[in-house]
Amino acid sequence: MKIGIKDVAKKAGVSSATVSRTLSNPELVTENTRSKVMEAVNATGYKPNRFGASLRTQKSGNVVVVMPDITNQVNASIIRAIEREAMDAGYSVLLGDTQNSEERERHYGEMVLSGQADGILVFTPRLPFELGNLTKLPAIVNSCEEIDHADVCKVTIDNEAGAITAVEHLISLGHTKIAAIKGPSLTPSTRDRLAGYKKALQKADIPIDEKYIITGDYGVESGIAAMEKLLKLKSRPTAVFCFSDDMAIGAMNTLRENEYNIPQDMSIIGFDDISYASLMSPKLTTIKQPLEALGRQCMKTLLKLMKGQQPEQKVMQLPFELVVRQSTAAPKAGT
Amino acid sequence: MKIGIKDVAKKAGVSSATVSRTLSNPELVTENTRSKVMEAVNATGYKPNRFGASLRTQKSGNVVVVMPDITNQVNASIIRAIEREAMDAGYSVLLGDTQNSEERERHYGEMVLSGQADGILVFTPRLPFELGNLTKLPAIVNSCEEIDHADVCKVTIDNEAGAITAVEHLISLGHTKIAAIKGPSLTPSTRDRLAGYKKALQKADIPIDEKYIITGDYGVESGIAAMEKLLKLKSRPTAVFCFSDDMAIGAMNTLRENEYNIPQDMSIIGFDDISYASLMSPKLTTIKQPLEALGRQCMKTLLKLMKGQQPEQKVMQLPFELVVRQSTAAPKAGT
DNA sequence: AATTATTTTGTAATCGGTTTCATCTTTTCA
DNA sequence: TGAAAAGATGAAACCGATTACAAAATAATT
Repeated sequence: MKIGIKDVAKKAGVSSATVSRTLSNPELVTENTRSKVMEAVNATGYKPNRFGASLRTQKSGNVVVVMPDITNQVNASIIRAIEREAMDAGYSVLLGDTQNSEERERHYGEMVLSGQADGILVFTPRLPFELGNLTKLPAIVNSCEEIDHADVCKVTIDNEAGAITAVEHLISLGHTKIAAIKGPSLTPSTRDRLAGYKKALQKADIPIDEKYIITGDYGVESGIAAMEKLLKLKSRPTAVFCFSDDMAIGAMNTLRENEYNIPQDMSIIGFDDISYASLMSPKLTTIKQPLEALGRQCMKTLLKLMKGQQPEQKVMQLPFELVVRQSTAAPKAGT
Repeated sequence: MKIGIKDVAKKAGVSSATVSRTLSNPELVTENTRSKVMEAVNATGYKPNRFGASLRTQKSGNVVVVMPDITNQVNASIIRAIEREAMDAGYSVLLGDTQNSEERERHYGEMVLSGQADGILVFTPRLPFELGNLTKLPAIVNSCEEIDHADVCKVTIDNEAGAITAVEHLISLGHTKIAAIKGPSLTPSTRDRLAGYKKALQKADIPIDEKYIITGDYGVESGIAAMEKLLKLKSRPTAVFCFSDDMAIGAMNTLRENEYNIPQDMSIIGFDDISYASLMSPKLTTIKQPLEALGRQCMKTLLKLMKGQQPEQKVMQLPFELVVRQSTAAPKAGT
């Protein structure tokens, strides 16, 4: 039989109010009664029912995380950091793997509207709910894919600058025939990285060749396919900037299958620095995203929002880093 | 201002009971009133408060997933399948990344005791709560690492048979100097795979050399370190069975650093078949775990348990599969 | 010692749904 | 047509905590 606060109160010879106070505001209770209560709590093994409390306090103690694919290393690393921060702050995290389905996004978005969660972390480029009836935004933090809404707090890296850094690295090695394997056109991260790619080329007076720009979906398979397309070109690039490590890994795979040597025949640079990047052969040069820090900062910002405070800045940018490994080198002489 | 069921009832000109019925048991309500209610629901944008309902029904609609590391591809794939099944069944999943901390395990374990979740999926080898005061077990399903408790439902693969298959593959290629990079000694999966390793060797009359058995922790780094140890041996193995793909990837890394050719100089076989296994160079031969199916089946079993039914079998084993790729071959002549 | 201020505790209202039970309608069937 | 059965609806109890408010106990002040 399930024991409730009443049972504990009876056992301790106090009212349920006192039990509640002992558990959530011990300082309001006499040392003496407190110990009586705690004894009863331990004896009965009482665990407060969250719903009773949540109903009264209007706080769920939950946050939702909306991600397109938890299987993705980038997302997994971020959510791990989130979970840790959340637990430390006394929150539980509801996992929303949306598989890019808008319906699923809305499903999880509703949770925060219906009070099932106190805040929401969104890693997709859309708001997961209508703001139609909303008088004010719920506690929401956005990362990875920028949501087009000025009032939403964002934790990101400077994607354009990251791309510029990547391409300039290639240029500094002597490459001029630099292709890009980008993500889906409508994702903000791709938009910004593509802008960076073009800016870096322009700055170096390298003409932009649209045939060198292939669209993928950030996944391995699309990297494989994209590289196959690039290899069919009459004038092949000597270096490729991939907008994700997964696509870079796919691209390298295609290169290996076709007996190209990396980086001698073609340089590859990725983006993200997932853990497998340094385990490839050759080890992948890439732009490192601070995944842990991203996750932590997202949760910290959300925590602040849930306390009713506003963070100092609506948009917070964390530093990225160029990690040079083995997959990039100067182009072969004469290409 | 937050709108509740009363507001909707007023607007629709019915009682709150009718609104509730319309939403959760439409068949109890007249077509006519139903449409009146739905109209009011849509007009107000009413979202039922979960806690009110949960409090009354004693159902949270949540399940907890307790995993040692969500960053791990194996876990990520499984939880993804779980989330999908859960959502389809109307449940939300609470993520518990425990980082091998028993304290964190208990934290999440309590959720199911306190009613914050209706069921729990455990991927660690321990029960995440005391069964002291419990009259009966909560709805719990266990996978990946076997919990030592007869009444807990388990969804697994046959780890021993998997290991036997792996080692016999190596033996069939002509290897006799077969090392093992195993997981932590106290994990049941390692215990079973190690037993399989030994059985396969014994069956082929190959003596077991304890120096050939190195302990890792299933992670990449430990695979790197383990292979370094193996390379220091006077009589080096010609093949290594790694108890996880991650350790295999680490081991291959060490081999490459030391300019060994895989599989010519040494064959490597992994376990799991994570997505990166086929992206390594050479592509990793491995024992494929049906990760998706494992996740789905776990959730299905839990669903049954939460409905108060018992699954046909306490232990359900799913089929594994040997996937031969490029990292295994016959040993070089004369070694 | 009497009065006032402060601290502790208890009573009861409250959060927002669901569900039992009674009542009122409608349908079925003799 | 009338009685019985079935169906739809509403009133109110209920789930289990928190907390405003009142009352009681204790401490402080004069």
